[in-house]
Amino acid sequence: MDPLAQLNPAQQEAVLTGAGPLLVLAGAGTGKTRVITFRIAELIRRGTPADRILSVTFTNKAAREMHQRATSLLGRSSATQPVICTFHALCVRILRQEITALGYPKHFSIYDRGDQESTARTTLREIQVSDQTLRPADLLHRISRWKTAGVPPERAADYVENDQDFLAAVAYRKYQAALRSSGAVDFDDLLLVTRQLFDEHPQILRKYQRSFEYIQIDEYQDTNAAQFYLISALVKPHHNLCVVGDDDQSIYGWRGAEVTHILNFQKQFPQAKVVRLQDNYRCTDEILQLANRLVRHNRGRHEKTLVAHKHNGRKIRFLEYEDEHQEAEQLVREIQHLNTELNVPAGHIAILFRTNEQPRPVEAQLRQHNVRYVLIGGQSFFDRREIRDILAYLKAIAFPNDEPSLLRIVNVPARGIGNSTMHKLIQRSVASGQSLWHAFDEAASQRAIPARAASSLQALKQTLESYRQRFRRRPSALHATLSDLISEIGYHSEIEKHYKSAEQQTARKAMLASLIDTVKDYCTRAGKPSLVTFLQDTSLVGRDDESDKEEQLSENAVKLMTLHSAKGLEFPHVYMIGMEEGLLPHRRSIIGSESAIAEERRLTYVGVTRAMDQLTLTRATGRMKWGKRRPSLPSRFLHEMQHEQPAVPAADQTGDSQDLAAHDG
DNA sequence: AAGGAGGGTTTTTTT
DNA sequence: AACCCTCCTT
Repeated sequence: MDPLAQLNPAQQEAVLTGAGPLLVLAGAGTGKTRVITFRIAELIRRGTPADRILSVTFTNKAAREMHQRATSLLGRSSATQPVICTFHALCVRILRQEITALGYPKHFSIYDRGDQESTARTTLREIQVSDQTLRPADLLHRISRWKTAGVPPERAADYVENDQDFLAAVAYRKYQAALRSSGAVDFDDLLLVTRQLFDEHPQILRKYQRSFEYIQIDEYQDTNAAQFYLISALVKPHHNLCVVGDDDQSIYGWRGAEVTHILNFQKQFPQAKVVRLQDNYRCTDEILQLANRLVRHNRGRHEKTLVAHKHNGRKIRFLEYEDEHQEAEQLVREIQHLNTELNVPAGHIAILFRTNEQPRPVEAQLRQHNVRYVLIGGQSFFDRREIRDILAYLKAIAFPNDEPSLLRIVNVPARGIGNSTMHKLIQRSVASGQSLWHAFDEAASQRAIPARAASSLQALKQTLESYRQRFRRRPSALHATLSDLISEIGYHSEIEKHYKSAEQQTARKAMLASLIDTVKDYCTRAGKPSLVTFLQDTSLVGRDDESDKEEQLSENAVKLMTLHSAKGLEFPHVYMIGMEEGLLPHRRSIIGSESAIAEERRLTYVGVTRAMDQLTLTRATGRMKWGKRRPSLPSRFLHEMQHEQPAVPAADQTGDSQDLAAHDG
């Protein structure tokens, strides 16, 4: 049987379109992942080598899933694998090969959020800005905006609007210099450095242009300027670019995503073919109507008419409770009922929320009632103190210039190296433009630091150096070396000192054991394991690495996640909790512009359209905030989705698409 | 330098 | 309520 027969005409059209630019406007639940995977298979069937097809997804999870689907569709027939990854992973893939062309060390480290914050803090201290005037997080936010918009440190001063911006512009320069001198890149740099590589080395760009014959991008509405630039460069010779997205689901404006890319695709590629997927197979008619009524309140969007294929669904419910505890209690009671009385598997249920503090009371209830659940994202494995400490050791070993990691571990466990010593060394290192270790050698020979601290630092330096060798010598047994390292630095006693209860201690030690397991897994899986590669992969995949384990484990567990991480998923039963002003829309968006509210509205739209059969929206009339109970009002979106939109002047309806570009995250 | 007490602040969303 | 930072004592 022809597998294409499973698809509707619009889907088939998208799949069968060959060369040239293609825009697929895919509403929620219209099977876009399916279309992309079928397209990959079709291109291969027509003779394109699999590894010449690049598909970019938005999350690692989506990449994994798409990869699975594609390989099951292809069967054993193909010798090579299609390339399916995120933008960031694509850049790392390229930079691992080419970064030395830009004068970076071959083994560059990738700064995660913690490293970024630590560098930001040092930077601010250096230019003597207290972190009350400009908090590290605010600085990083501004830097990220500049970076994604393609503004280099030298030019940031031109984009200054207030005092904080001014300070940030100064700090940006220092921050970038610090990264540069440690041979490190942050997340945004991965894209920018790749862009720089393409700009300055046309022959490298040509190489990658040739290596990818077809490029597909999922969630195109969420691409930022840097990603857009990379893709434009890569497809220049052939324009074999297929983008798939939905402007109504653009929820990353705050991170530099620009809807204009999807809205202007036809301007950029006038010969582009456009296919609309409007048959929704996911939601019931009722749910879809609710979603449509809501999103129609936004201006300047592509009007779409999603057609539901499921009818006579369950009634949508709007529930109200006294506070978040009531909300959680009733929610869990109902889940138990669904579970035990109605035989609904736990895995069919999702609880969605706006902020990461919201699931706390729900988690407590779920645990109390022994309901299996997984919290997706949020505080997890790689955020644990022990894990971060040990990873910092590994990074300090793999990347001798990685300052944030060194600063983190230098006195953990305590070994007599105090703040004043480190301050002195940092100052010296900044003044001389040399690394911290270099500053230490100098200071030690001048006897400028206390003898005890000096000898401890010397010992640490030797330990790190010797493990650097050991890791290098036995790349296939990284886990064994890691285990040695943990005992050598005495981390177990550090845990015993820190946590009093035996329960805590075993739990924390178990963390270490599972980190060793993770490394072991990596060693067996990776073709050519190395500490550097492990660390680079880890910082990319980060917290969602656990999902391998979790995925099997969670087959049948209630899923808790933010609205943002719910994008692209679907569940038979969806609960959206905390439908209140201040939470959804979030208070920060209410202070902001109209476009910020519009993004919150799209976020709500995303949430509503996750539901296949049963949708429940709950709210509390009051909520604890900073230790006090505060009353909260129903979300404006609840009203909007239940009532037809009052007549809107025609001008508003057609609103210039530029409106949407004016996000200000 | 280490550890503990007290005070002030905070979380929007993430690759 | 929880966390982080700073200051204070040892």
